[in-house]
Amino acid sequence: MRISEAAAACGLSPDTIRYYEKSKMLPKVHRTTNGNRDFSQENVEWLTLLYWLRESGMPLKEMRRFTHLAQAGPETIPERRKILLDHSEQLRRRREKLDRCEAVLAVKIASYGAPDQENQT
Amino acid sequence: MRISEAAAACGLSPDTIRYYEKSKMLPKVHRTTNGNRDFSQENVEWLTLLYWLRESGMPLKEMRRFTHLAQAGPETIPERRKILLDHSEQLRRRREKLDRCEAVLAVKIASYGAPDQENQT
DNA sequence: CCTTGACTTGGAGTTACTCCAACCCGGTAG
DNA sequence: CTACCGGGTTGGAGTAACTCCAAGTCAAGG
Repeated sequence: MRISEAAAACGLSPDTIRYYEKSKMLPKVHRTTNGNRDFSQENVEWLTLLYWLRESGMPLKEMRRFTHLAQAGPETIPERRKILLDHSEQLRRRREKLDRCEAVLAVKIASYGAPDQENQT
Repeated sequence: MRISEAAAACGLSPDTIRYYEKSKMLPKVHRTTNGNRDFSQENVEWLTLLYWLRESGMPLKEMRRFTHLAQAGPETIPERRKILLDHSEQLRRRREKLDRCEAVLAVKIASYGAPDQENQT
């Protein structure tokens, strides 16, 4: 599978995939004779997981740690689970922040008055 | 009011306040005789609004536009309201993304098996 | 008078990309 | 056979939004 296809399949851009490889977050990816990357189905699944971790705001540093654990074998599963659980907690907090922002924004919008009528502050 | 106090009051860091000033997102801030910034209550209120806009993920570019409109006078209120309404819509979308991330993450965590027991993938 | 603590500026460093120039390689069209 | 196209490759520069730091100034306290 070429990089553009892998990109379409996992949700990351080709540039980002190359960047993740440079950043040691991928296992060795096979190359064709002319030097092009050739992604396996397994590779694509890993990229998809990375896509979701990143999408959910995990910093690359943490993703790198997660990657190294995953490469170390199944005995690191408890640690990996912990990372994901902690990360879930982060998401919960981000949601709370989002709620607060929405509330503040609503107040500000209200202070500008009702739609299409000129009034107030 | 000194920069550290203003920072404490609005939620931004002193460095960020200076950066926002450089980036033309503050009106001219008064200086004391020795050159230190001296923030008014009005300044702090504006900084607080900037804090919330930024916190909710508005890019500086957009904040700059909003700032310029605000400085132009009350006739720009409809446009400013539009910016905030559009931004609310962004927040709604971010929330949806957050929901999807949480779901994916939950599936992955579940795939590692129940807490404190070693099993599965 | 010296130190402490808060401020000042300009500039370098950081994160996570994103874009670009310059190049190679395989396949078709003329 | 050569010309060109659409992929791929690398290294490196650019971006956003800070964040940190060095080097300097200034006012107040002991």
